[in-house]
Amino acid sequence: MVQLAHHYGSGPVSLAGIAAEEDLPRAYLEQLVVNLREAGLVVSTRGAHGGYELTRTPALIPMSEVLRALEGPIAPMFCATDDPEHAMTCDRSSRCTVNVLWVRVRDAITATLDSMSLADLAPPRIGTPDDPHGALISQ
Amino acid sequence: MVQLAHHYGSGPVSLAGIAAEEDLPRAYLEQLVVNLREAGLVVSTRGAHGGYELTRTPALIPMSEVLRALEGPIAPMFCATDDPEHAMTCDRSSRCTVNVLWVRVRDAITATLDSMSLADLAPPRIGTPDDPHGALISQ
DNA sequence: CGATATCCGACGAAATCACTCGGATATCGA
DNA sequence: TCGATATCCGAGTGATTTCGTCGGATATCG
Repeated sequence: MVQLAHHYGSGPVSLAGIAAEEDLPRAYLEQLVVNLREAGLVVSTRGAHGGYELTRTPALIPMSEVLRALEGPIAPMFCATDDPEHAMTCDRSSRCTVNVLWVRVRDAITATLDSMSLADLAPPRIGTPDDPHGALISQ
Repeated sequence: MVQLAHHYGSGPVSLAGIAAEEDLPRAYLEQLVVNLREAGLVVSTRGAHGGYELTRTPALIPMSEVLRALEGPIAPMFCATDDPEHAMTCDRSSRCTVNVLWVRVRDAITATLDSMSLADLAPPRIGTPDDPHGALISQ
């Protein structure tokens, strides 16, 4: 995502290119990007000179959204999940007093994740003054 | 630890008792308590009528300490660990811009964990007015 | 002495993580 | 039209971690 942010506005970037830049296996990135696409963070164009690009400018992509796409709902414990759809209450919930702790931890995590955007992690590269979004500053 | 907090001040509690109250295997608790003892949160007395008890009143036991004892250093990522001893810097650290995010997440977690004590999770049981620590309120 | 405990080390099943592999499908440039 | 370049898709794998189990040694109390 940091790589995609760097190339934002310059057309699609292939996974092969990102794999080379980040020294990660291309086949693995392929798997990850499925989730990003389904989350609407990324669009793909198939065929030669295809690849992926962000659907929004990096400053408008909170890291909470990226993490949820890649790692699932934010939940330090299964009984304190972010996602109301998959909310779980364990069989211990009646006597359990620890849940409040996990909820507070979760809220602290989501708050910091909400407070940072992809732009915060993708500093404008020096030597590329043609980047139209390098000057964007989030929050 | 919540169970030990409940019984704080009334002598040692056996793992068999806690296992019954929490519906957890005793042999498993045995394994966990080793770490608590090594962290100095708990002392043991061997033999009949032995067991474990907290070394401090629950209000003076921050949950950060409990979690560190049970789960190791607080680190949402291996490159953002709590423990200066085991600080790791990955081979990607030169180009990696994501580390700051994990550090902020970690700090948010430790802050909330520091702000809660064991007493916050072990509400005084009603019907036990002889509990000398029921009135203690942390933070 | 025997019941009740903690101590200790090793072992095991299941889930998750970080991948790999093989191939089908779409698109572009020549 | 053809071939190179990409994404798409489903299945499988090896290492590690998590949540336990098991067997037995040691200490203490009544």
